[in-house]
This record gives sequence, structure tokens and C-alpha cells, in this order.
Amino acid sequence: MTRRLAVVAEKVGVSEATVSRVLNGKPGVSEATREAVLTALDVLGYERPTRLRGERARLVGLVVPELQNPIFPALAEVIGGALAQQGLTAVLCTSSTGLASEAAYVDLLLQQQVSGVIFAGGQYTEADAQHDHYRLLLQRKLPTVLVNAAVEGLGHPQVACDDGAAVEQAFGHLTALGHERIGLLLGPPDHVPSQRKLAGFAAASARVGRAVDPELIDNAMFSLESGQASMMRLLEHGVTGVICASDPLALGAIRAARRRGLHVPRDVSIIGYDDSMLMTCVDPALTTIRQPIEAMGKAAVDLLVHQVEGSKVRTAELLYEPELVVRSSTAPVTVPT
Amino acid sequence: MTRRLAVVAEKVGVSEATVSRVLNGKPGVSEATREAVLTALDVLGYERPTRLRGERARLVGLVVPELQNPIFPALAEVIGGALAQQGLTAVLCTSSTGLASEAAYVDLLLQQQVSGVIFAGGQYTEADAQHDHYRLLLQRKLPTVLVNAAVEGLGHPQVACDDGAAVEQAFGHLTALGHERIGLLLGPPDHVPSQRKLAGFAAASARVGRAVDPELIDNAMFSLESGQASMMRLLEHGVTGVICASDPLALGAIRAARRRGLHVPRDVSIIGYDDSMLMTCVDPALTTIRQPIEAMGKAAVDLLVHQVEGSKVRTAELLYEPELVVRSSTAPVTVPT
DNA sequence: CAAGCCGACGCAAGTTCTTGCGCAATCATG
DNA sequence: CATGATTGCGCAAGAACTTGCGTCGGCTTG
Repeated sequence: MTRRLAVVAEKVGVSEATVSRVLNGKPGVSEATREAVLTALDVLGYERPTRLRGERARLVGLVVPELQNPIFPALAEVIGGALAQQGLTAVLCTSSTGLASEAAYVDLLLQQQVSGVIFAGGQYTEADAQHDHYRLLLQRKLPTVLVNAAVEGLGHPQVACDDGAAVEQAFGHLTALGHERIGLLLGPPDHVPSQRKLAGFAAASARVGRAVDPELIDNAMFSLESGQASMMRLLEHGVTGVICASDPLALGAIRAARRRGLHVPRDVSIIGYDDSMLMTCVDPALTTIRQPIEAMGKAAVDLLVHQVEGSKVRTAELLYEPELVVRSSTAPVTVPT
Repeated sequence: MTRRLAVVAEKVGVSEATVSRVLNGKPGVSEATREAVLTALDVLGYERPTRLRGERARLVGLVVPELQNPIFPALAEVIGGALAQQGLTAVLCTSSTGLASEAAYVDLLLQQQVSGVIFAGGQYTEADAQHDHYRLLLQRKLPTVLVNAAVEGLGHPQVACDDGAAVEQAFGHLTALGHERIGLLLGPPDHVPSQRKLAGFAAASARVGRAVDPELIDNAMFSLESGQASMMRLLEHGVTGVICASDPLALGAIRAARRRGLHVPRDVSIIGYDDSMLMTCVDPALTTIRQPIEAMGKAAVDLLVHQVEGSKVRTAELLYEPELVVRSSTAPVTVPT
């Protein structure tokens, strides 16, 4: 073997004991000596133990499923900024890109000794997906925060937008405009935020004394194209207004309506979800439900920082109130002529 | 102390010797046992020695300036995917967010022992910015690739889109539509891609025997709002067509035109740059110049992988050909009535 | 100036990790 | 079925690392 300690000790002119103390961050070594030892380490090409790098750049993993849906870059930017203010640095991991799975990223982040992990949408929102890596994080006591509705029993603090209330608002808006056949375009069936939206939809329907017609509910994936396909089906069932679970889905819905020769909002009203970037620029400007991502992002970072600093935080979900932003993709229902 | 070996050995049911061999990558251990030991190590929360991470999770830093402009998430997604196919994992760093500067990220990435760094827009595109950290990477011989036009003399391989040719195409398109007062809405004056666009603009102007009127050129920052402000000035000088250096700038320009009561494209034609996501959905669908980001991203990853594998790569710039995508934000110039 | 204190460090015992060697199990072969 | 090769692993010696304790020198204090 190489007898690192011995070599370094000789180079610096101290005992092995002193080198050992430096390498382990133990007290009882003068700052000058510590410097000298570390320098010698670098010069001799040895790797410093991770501990000595740790404090310098406190990393936080930020796991998002994709970057196609503009809500994720937006959230990433808010969270990244908030972390930076706390002296933390975000490492953004896109889990559904290519081959790297969420679990693989968690492994990676653990290896990189991150101070914590923030998930913004991911497998914890899907009931049927793997959740083992969330338990691993719990075991390791690594600070973790989940943004957006999660399956139950994961034991991590959560920040989410009140999906149910959001859909109720949207439903109310469409009802006020005279719509009666209101469709709901959701994500996958096991997607918790979608389930909550469905619950909100059912509640709102009940309130106006209407039963939920399952033909007016459709599940899609998360892409615009998938939204377009689902919307085609909804249109066949005569919807005049549709609430979508994301902005890309809403844009897909608009496209589907147009393919069918329908005008938005004259023939069909469409409501998005998230109020992501540029939704004022699309045609027609999208009526959508704004998640307070600024506040949510900051709250997530707060929750994380508290954990990093050692306080226990409640794992109860922090629910944020959404806000309906009315633009031009919704209009009063037209009387069939 | 904790007697890691002993604890792990007991947990797995092997001797300390075997655990030691696993931890040091020594032969003489079956693959199954090796797996078991590593798993136990993770479960018990011990850190794997760097050697064992090296191969498994080869990290590549991916530095982008922001996530607001959709081109960057898009590029990040392409590059991330291409890296994943090579068994590399992207760590996305957003440099202009909050306090973490590009140099700080480079430090960080060096400490994290990344295999390489890909920059996608950043300080190397700005002549007046700090470039020391690029030299540091060169010194350390860390594989590095720059995407997009860079200042000269950095010594790293580069992949870029032919900004000059792009503007010439756009200029040709507007000219063919009868526009004569064509404006150019650029990024900051020291921004190399913008300088190249200006050069292309000048060349195209010369070709049709027109001098460049400096009043028709304006510099903005990178945001939509900034584009809107600059466009206001351009409109005062009577432009009927404007070529913008990014899609957000173009959307800002559209907004400015509307504020002025002008219709796009009837009164003003506007051309964007990048063809980012959703540009088919905006109003009017944006005529824009598509960068082949798929090809560019893959090329960047190729260049990086070659370096990682030890081959020398040419530092000459790989220039990609852009493609004009004509949609609805450009139209023949209207004869003043 | 003696006395006391304290930080920095080395000594060496103690602990933990590494590795040469050999045994046992498995497998291919004559 | 015996034989030898090969592989996986434990044993235990010893190498490498850690740490309690004591020493030394400098500094403060009475």
C-alpha cells in the first residue's frame, strides 16, 4: 500500500497523527499546519475526503420529471434561486429523460453527499410507481421535500397546490358562463394530483346537483399531443367546456378543437392549469389556474433548510390556494342555433 | 469508532476481508456478494469510496444561464438524453439564477469530480464577461464543450448554429415579402451570437445594395419585456419587419406592436430565433429560425465523450445550418394607403 | 520571574482495514 | 468417479489509520 499518511507527513514535516487529524477535521491542529497538509495532499495527487469538501458547496438535489412542461423549469428557477439565497446550490436532475431513473438519481445524489433533495413532481405523485427510493431517503434521514400532491404514507414534508379547490374554481367559472357539459382532461389514473382534481370536479358537480358523467372524464399522458388525442374523444361526447390538468394538455385540447373545426372560445371553452410562461402569448390567451409557484418554491426551500439545520418539520402537507386567471380561452356557452 | 467493515460484514454475513475487497474493488469476490455488500453499505448509510462511484455514475456538468427562455430547457433535455445514452448523467446548473455564478458552479463541478462540462450559453458568449474559469478547465484538462458562439481564444471545442446565415435567411424572407425597413433586435452589444447576427445582417443588406441604418438595430437583454421596450424604439423608426435574436424577444416585439395598435403580421412582420416549444401555439404562430438543437446537442455530447475517452478533438467550431420556419407572423408588406 | 494555562504536536497503544495464503466448493475433464 | 483447475471466501498477520495522553513552547497572570 501507499502509506498516504506517512508520505504526506514526511512531505509536510509533521507526524502521521497530525495528518490524520487534518484528514478527519479533528481539532488540535493549527490553521497553518492544516493548510500545509491539505496543500501537500493536493500536490501529491491524493483525493481529499469528501467531508473536507462538504461544507464548501452545499448541494441540494432538485429532481423534476421533465423540462417540456414549462411549469418545471419555472419551479426549478424559483427553487434554485431560493436555495442560492440560503447558500445552497441546486443540482437539477431530469428523471424521465433518457435512461436515468428517479431511483438512479437518488443514488447519485446520496453518493454526492447532497444536503437534501427536493422533488417537484415525480414518482411519488403516481400511486402505481416505485417508491422505494423515498423510503431510502427517510432511512438515511436525508432532508427531503415533495412539491405537489403525493401518495400517502411517504413521511416526507409536502408542499402542494389545492388541486381540488382549483378545479372547483374552474368549474364555477364555466358554470357561470352557462356551460353544462363540462369535461375534465386529466393525467394518468394513478396520478394523485389528477385524482384530487377529479374529487374536486365531483364535489363541484354535486354542488350544482349534477352527476359526474364518466364519458366527460378522460385520462391522458402529460404531453400536448396526448391532450389533443384525449380531447378528440371528449369532443365526441359534446363537451362545451374542458378543464385540463396542465397547460400543455390545454394547448393540445385547443389544437384538437380546431382540428374539429371548432373555435375556441366560441364553440369550446378551455381552461389550463399552472399558468406557465407565455400563456399570455398563445392563441387564444389561455384561461388557466395559477399555482403560486413562487410561494410554493420558497416554502419547499424553507422546509428543506429547516431539516438541514436539524429541526424536525411537520410532515403535514402545506396546501396552497390556486387562483383562476381568466383570459380568452373561455367564453359564455353559445346557444345551439 | 464505528468499525464499518465489521458491521457491514455481519449484516451481509461475510468476513471483514470480503467487505474490504469490495470496497477496494479487488478481485476474488463474486458479483452477487459484491452487490450485497454495496447494498448493505447503502442501507447502513455509509459512503462508498470514490473509486466505486467513478464508473457507475459519471457526472457531466451542464451549465445553462437560465431556464426562462425555452431554448435552454430544450437543449438541456436533448443533451441530458444524449449523455444518458452514453452512460453519463447530467447535472444541470443554472448560472444566472440567484447568487451562484458560473465560476462558482465550475468550482463546484470540479470538486464533484465531474467527467466534463458542457456549457450552453453563458459568459463565453459575452466578450466583456469573466472568462477565467474556462481557462481553469483547460488547465485541469477537464473535457469541456461550448454550445453557441463563443469569444475567441478559449481553446475549447465548440458547437454553434450559423447565426450569420440564419439572419441572412430571415432577411431574404422579409425582402422577398417586400420589406425594406427591416429591423434587427439583438442581445447585448458584447454578445458574440448577436455580433454574428449583426454581421449577417450587414452582409445581407449589402447584397441588396442597402446600407445598414443604425437606427434599425437595437440591443436588448434576454427577456420578453426587454424585447418589448426595444421594439418600441424600432417602431418609432418605421420598421415593417423585425428579426429578433430569440423567441422571447420576438414575443416581446409582438406585444409592443400590439400596444402600438399594429397588427402582426399585417402591419409588422416579426421573425424569432430558436423555434422553441409552443411557438406554434402563440398568436400569431411565430415565423422563426430553427436551430437544429437535436443535432447540436448530440454533437456536443459526442465531442465531450471523445474527450472523456482521451482523444484529442479539434477545437474548431462546428457550425450548424439553421432553417427558417415560416408561420404566421410574417406577411407581405402592405402598401401604405 | 515564577506559576499557571493553553494550544499544537508527537508518541505509541489501540483500532480498523488490507492482503497473502490456504481451504472448501464447484465444475470441467479424463 | 477421481482429478485437477478455478473460484469464492475466511483466517490471521501485519499495514494503515486513529486517538488518549503527555510534552513542549509560548503567553498570560499574579
